[in-house]
Amino acid sequence: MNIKYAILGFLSWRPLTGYDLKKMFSDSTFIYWSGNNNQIYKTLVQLHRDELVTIEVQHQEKNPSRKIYTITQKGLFELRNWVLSPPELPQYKNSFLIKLAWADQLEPSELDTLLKKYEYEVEMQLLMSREQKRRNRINPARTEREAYLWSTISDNRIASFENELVWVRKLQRELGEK
Amino acid sequence: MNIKYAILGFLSWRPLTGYDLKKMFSDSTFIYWSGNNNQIYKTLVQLHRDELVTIEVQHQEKNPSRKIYTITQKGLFELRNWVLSPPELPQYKNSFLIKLAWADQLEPSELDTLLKKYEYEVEMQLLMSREQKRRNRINPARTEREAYLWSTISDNRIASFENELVWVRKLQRELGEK
DNA sequence: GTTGCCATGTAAGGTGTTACATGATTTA
DNA sequence: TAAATCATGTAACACCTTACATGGCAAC
Repeated sequence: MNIKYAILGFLSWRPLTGYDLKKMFSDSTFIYWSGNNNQIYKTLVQLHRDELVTIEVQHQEKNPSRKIYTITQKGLFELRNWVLSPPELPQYKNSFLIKLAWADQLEPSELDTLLKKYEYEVEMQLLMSREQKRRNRINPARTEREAYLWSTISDNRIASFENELVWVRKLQRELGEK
Repeated sequence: MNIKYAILGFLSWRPLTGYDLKKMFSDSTFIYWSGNNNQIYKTLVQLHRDELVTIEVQHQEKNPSRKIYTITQKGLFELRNWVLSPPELPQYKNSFLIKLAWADQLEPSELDTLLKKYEYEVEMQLLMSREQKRRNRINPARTEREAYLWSTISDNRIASFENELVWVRKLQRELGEK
């Protein structure tokens, strides 16, 4: 359950509302997220139940009331423990590979078109990732080391897409030679 | 729903039972799979309902009856259409990146330990991927092109882990320099 | 005698996505 | 006048994992 810790992480910077968190998730690239708030509000209820956050309700005149969530000592402790817990391996889910596995039924031109489409999609994502790093919308940078860590997280995404691009181009080249 | 098409793909080679499919999934690296059969049997029921496969029950003396699934023309058509449908981007889910994002609270030695553990895990996966490619347990190779495609699928996994390893080693080196 | 193979499945729960619902204010 | 912003949430469903359940036979 990663969203739980991502929320605790953001709250470790400062108190936030569900709506704030929603924006932070959509602004951050490294947290894969559908764009919906369902999970956020649900998780916040759960975090409150587990006493990892406190809630303060702030009434407003012009806008709906806001629920401001603040992380507790227990929450900070839980976050730290999670960060120190054994790292898991990345999950590379790529349905394109499954397509390729049964792509020998295609004509050479059809396969070529498929590969070109994939190459294009990956290229676009790479450009987007680079642009997002440049814009650098969310960056805590409370210390030099933290700024460096966040920069490296962006680099990881960029490197993954670059790697994928190299792979698909090699595939195209080698298929062309046959 | 990838498992559906992976099943159709395997059935496009030859008729198989749920149990056969289970083994093929656990032998194949490129289809991320929990190791459980729940989804397989469920999906087979669905495929039969949609007339993409037919069932033949074979009674046996010494072992339980087997349900042999054969792909239909409709199933082959569905598979081909899916292969030709627009490719999706890979999903890089990596909870380690989320840990890193809030790792500035750690002591240098704690962070170093964390990175070393991650490096080790990735290294092991890389070795396993290479070994699995070498063993080459499932390989249709009905044509030279198909053999090449399957080889490339293995390479994709290997390249991803190599790429991750380069990334984490650079991170360690640069943190050490600070 | 325990493990693994053959072969089928069910139950429950976690995780994530899509879509729906409300309603005032501000901006283009 | 349409859209975006602020701000909360619910309902339904899709997908995936963990664990449970049965039972004979063969191999070590």
